[in-house]
Amino acid sequence: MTEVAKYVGVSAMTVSRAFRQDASVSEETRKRIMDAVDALGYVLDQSAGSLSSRRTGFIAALVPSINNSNFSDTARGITDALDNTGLQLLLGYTDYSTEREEQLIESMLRRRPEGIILTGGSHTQRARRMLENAAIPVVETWEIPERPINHVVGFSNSEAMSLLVRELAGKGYRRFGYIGGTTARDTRGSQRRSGFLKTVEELGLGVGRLISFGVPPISMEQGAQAIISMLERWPDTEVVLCVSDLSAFGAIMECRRRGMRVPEDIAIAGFGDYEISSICHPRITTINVDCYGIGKQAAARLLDALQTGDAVRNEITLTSYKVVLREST
Amino acid sequence: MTEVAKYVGVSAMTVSRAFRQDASVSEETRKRIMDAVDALGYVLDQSAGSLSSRRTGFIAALVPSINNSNFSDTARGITDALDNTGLQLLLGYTDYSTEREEQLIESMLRRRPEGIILTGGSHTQRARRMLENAAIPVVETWEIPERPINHVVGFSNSEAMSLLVRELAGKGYRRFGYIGGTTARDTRGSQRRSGFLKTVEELGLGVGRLISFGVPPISMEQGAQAIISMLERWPDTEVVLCVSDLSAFGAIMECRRRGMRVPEDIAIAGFGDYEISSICHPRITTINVDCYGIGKQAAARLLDALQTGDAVRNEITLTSYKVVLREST
DNA sequence: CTGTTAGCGCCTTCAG
DNA sequence: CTGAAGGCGCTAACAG
Repeated sequence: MTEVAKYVGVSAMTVSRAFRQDASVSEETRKRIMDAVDALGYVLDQSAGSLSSRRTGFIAALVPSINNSNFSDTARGITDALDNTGLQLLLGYTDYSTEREEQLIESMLRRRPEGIILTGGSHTQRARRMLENAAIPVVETWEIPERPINHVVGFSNSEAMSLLVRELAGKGYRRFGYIGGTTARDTRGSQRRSGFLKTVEELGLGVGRLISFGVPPISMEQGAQAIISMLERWPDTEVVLCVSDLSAFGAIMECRRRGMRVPEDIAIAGFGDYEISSICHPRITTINVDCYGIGKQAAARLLDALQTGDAVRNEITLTSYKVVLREST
Repeated sequence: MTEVAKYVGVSAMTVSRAFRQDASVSEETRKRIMDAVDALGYVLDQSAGSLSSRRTGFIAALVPSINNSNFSDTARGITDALDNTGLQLLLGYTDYSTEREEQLIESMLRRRPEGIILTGGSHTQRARRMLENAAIPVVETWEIPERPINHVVGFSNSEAMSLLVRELAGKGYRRFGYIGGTTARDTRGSQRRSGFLKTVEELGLGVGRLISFGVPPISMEQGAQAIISMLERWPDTEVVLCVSDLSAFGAIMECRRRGMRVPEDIAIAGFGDYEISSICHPRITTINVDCYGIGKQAAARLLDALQTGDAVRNEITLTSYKVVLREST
């Protein structure tokens, strides 16, 4: 920057000001400076700037998996909301592990983000402590934690699944099955499962039939495997709900490959309303979740908090979800 | 940090050293420092550190779209390769726009990344200049640019598509169609298309039948729309190649919905070997690309360059691809 | 509108 | 193995 300043014959401070839109620099000086910047190929050093201004311009966000389009939609919602705010997203994926989340939180906090967006409400003790110490707004997303850290933007996975069960029971289905991953690591999956079990029981439909198939991230292939187990163990199952559309898709394709008709021989539903579910044949009944909106609103809550100096704490923003009945049930 | 130093009764410098594994600090002192760090909930400020050490610990990577599993696999390859190197990924998505890429490159360079990974070889003039000025290793991926900036990790999209055409011609198909997006923004798509056209002509199969359907990112839905146009315009088409598996999937599902048999009535193939293609029914013929490996190797090239002080320049690393023949053709 | 001074929090370098 | 001095490149705060 000193170089640019010398080149133009002004002080470094004036060059610094020329880069800020709100700063008072005469148009002529700014033009001369910008020409010099161009000629010298100078690029502002933000790490030095943020040390001085105490504003890094970073927002950190952690998602379980970047290969899952639900979460990448949320990430896109965040980046879109951050557009033109001068804030940049520092993205990490936890791989559904709270230990990895803890590590990531630490390495993120070293960059001094101005706010942080997390997925879910399960964190290690140390992660919680670090977040509290950081004294930055925190937004937990995608579920309603029992003990929120700060802001929450999400919905009840359990109630959403419950709603789907009720809708399908209303269509006359009675023998319900559920396909999901091992729940220890995936709290949202576990909430969906408990919503399923509770509602099946409440409706007097007997005991829900459960097939678990390994740790998240859940794949289409695992859905295919799981439906095989389901049919072996409980051949008279009428409808199977899956923890996500991806496993539902795998299950449906496997059924068709075996010559079964969906939904005539077995009905199958998913969760998440991935693009695939509205395209594949048969189209998949699912719960539409506002993934993009979760990201957008989480970022908006963060921006609010940054502007107001975090006056509004512990606000819970509920995002919408709805049952989408399609051909697969 | 001063606070921790006071708390323990050592100098700030010793605290700083305690954080580095290679630094010489007595085990006892380090333990006392780390206990204090824990008690005070202190987290190292890396932005200050990097200003001083001239090492930010950032690697920047730009991908066209984060919602596309091919590219998110590449991103995962990069993060995995960066694991335990102390380097952190700064990820951005260009939305297939070189203008947006230019903006992103600038905002990334302000963070002083130690290296940068790009997708493709098309960049604005100014982007190229900024990259050259930055004097950091650059890796272009996913294709073989005509005029590489520095390192390249990719493959010829044109030759890969050509290979697929030859394989299918070998199976007896003659009337070839192609479904892709408008090519202006997507250079890989455009290379695939030209590989298709060239090869169909070389094999004496007449003129390839082209349907274009809007700007990337290409969706499953667009694939479904495109196959309708294809069948209206050239009803006797025998086999349709698609710019990606996603559009191929949409096309196949649309055909099945219309009661057409795939591949008996029409054969359809994709590109990219997304998970969906090995799961859906019928399974989709495609080109398997080593997406994850592209990311992993790109990061490896960068790490090499950083270690050797960038001795090896302009190295081209070819990544593998292979035709995967499945039920859809 | 522009310049000067000081310092952000850490690490490099040099001493001890 | 530990400490002290100085500075990384920028911007806040104040002055003019």
